[in-house]
Amino acid sequence: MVLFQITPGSDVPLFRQIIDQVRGAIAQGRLSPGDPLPSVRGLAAELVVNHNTVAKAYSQLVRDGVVESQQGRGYIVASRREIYTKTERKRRVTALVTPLINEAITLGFSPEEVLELVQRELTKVSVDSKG
Amino acid sequence: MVLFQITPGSDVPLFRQIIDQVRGAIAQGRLSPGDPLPSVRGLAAELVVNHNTVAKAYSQLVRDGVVESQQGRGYIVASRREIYTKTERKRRVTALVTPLINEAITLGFSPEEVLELVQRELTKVSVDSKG
Amino acid sequence: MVLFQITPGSDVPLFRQIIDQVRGAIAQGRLSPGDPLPSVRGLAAELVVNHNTVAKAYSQLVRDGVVESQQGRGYIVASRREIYTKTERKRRVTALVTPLINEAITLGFSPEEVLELVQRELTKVSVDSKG
Amino acid sequence: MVLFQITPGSDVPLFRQIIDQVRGAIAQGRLSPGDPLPSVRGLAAELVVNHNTVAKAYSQLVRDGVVESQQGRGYIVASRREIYTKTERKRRVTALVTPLINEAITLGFSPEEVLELVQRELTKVSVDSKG
DNA sequence: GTGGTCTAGACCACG
DNA sequence: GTGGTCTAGACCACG
Repeated sequence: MVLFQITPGSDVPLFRQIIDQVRGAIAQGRLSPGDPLPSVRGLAAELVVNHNTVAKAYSQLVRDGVVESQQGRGYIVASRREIYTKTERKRRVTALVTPLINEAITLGFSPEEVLELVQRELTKVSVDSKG
Repeated sequence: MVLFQITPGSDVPLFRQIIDQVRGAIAQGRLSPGDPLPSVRGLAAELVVNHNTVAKAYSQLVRDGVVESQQGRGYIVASRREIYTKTERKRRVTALVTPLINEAITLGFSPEEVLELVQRELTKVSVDSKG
Repeated sequence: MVLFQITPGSDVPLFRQIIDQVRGAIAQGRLSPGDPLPSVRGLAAELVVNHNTVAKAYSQLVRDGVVESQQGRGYIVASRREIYTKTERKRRVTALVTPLINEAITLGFSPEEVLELVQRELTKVSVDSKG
Repeated sequence: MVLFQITPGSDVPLFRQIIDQVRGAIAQGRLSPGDPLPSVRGLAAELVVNHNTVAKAYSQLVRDGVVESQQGRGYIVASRREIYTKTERKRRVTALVTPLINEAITLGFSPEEVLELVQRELTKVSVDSKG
């Protein structure tokens, strides 16, 4: 099974797609705290992207406390620790929720349909990941 | 009351913030079909941005069928009509849902908490704004 | 062979002429899905217009699903997908048909002649470009 | 029966809509050579537009040989006389046909569908108008 | 080297 | 007074 998949044709930057894939893998429980991430160069080769792009993605994940650098021995999934305050975390999520709702409603979806869409996507999430 | 607010320092482009503000005002029923939008130059002055930036935001909203241009008399909120196929509308919304969930879960929120956050934001939506 | 040609003196805006040229090249099969478009700055230099003008044309084509942006690697012709409802697509075409007919008839053309003119132009369309 | 109808909310300028309506009335035989047009001020009042707007439309129609000014006694539909060469008339119509086809084809219509749409609109045209 | 965003400012069209 | 288009030029993001 392939762990990460990117779409080079998308308008989402490659490094952000990689970040998203790592977050997604953790959210879905395919990666757990302590698990090693693919090496920077290995993943770069596999995805056929520049290794700087992978490095950039990993370093942002480190900055956000999602993964940890094991100096010289690669990266692992961080044990969950909250580096952001509750307020900050809520702010970050709300910053994504609001535009989603505004777009959906003005596209003609009803509130119920929006909720349904979110719910359906949430079923893909592993319950274990929230540990 | 101020209708639109933007954050100049944000990584979200100014014109996109304006688009979101307009969509939000409509979704929340603060603006209804037929209501005039602030004039391009007037809003530009108020937000302290270039008029081209406001013009860009407005013209994208026109292309999405959300507002209408009234030659020489400015812009108004369009009456609701669906111009995109169901597939396209779903594609657009899903593109916003997935990263939201990945971010939220890896920040430590449970699926239930995510749903709650979405639900709370949805209560701000006007009943009139939908279909 | 020159791919795109514009008429600077025309009353049709430059960015709209560029849009039409791209659409024409696709309709006639001179550009196929996956083919790269000229770079924004390159085309701007060739047509002796500002790069913003080309960027505006390209971004509207993206919004119409006709071309795609490939981050850092420029634009390509999109594979065909329909994003607009049948109603919207008809509305757009009809908006162009009516004035054409009124102009043609009052210029002295008979309905048959108008049809002939349209038919002749349609022979330039590539069979591959449809459906 | 109302002779002319305009849509103030459209993005087509009012004076151009009036031109189009007059041309349409002639094309459909509701107005014939020698028939008087509504007075500038009368039509302005009826359409609730500035009389300068109507005057501008009429003067462009005069320039194109479609109507004639009867100094002080208003305007009448001109007897058909060709003020443009065959080449020029073809150039004008083709300038409208090409973008129509390019738009239609890249929106996903087949050449046959385009032809059909044009044909359907042409059925509204009176045969007498081509005299 | 690719595109994306933004500003400052001009000039024009419409009404 | 309203918006539409365009240029010149800057600065940044991505790879």
